[in-house]
Amino acid sequence: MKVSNPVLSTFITDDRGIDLDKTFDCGQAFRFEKTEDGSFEGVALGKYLKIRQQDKKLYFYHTSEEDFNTIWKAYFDLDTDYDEIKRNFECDIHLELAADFARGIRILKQDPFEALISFIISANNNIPRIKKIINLLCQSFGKEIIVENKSFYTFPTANELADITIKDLEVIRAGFRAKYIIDAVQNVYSGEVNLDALNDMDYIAAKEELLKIKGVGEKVADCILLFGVGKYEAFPKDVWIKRIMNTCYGDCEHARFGKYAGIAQQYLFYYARYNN
DNA sequence: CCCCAGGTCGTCA
DNA sequence: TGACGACATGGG
Repeated sequence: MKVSNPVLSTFITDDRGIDLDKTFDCGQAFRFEKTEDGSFEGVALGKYLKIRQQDKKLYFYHTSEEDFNTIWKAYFDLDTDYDEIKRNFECDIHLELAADFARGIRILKQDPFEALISFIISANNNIPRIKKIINLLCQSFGKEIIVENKSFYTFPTANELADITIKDLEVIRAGFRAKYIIDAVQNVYSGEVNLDALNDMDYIAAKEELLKIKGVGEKVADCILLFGVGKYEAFPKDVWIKRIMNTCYGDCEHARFGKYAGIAQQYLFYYARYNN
């Protein structure tokens, strides 16, 4: 199945302080790859995008101003003032250090279903293999987009995955996570879990909803809420964060980070991974 | 053949 | 509740 190549034009805008390298390299998204010329390309929200950062500007290739306004501006969270948020973190010495180090990272607002499946796959797994499995999933069940003679694939929707079986999933080599993917697809497809409704629910209720799905625990639910729903208060506690919280704060109390705890988490995570 | 990887599940006290 | 092993797979 193929979809046509989108309008070929370049859109340029102010970078608003984003750091593209850090944003794509901090483990929140798995489907953009850096190319030889230093740009990133990939597929998100059903659309192909090539993007490059230079001289405080963002260059969007193979897209249109309309797509920028309706899709990419929100995806890259460009209307949020991260320096303003960062000021909330100055009271904490560890966090202030991490925030400076990780400055420019933005929380991508990804497709909720893609986040759901991706972070189910992330459980007890390493990032290179997470990417490999997700790519296989997209190649096997997504729609092909051809750009400059290269093939890219959309992330399959719950609808497109509705009929797959454990057997069908063997090709993606997801291991014990395959059954969780099936359960997630069924829950979303049947409407038992309504991902689109999460945005309007409060954090607690939204999390409870996600925890209905097998393979979704505390940490994965928080990743989905942070990266797929835009709930900044979600605070995923992975092994890196637990390590930091234990050494710097005594226990896992993160309430002190407030309603932007998730952004603090991302700074700490990036900082921890690169200084260890 | 060992250990580990952005955890979660099922089980047993 | 809280601890603990199992879990698929691939890389080091």
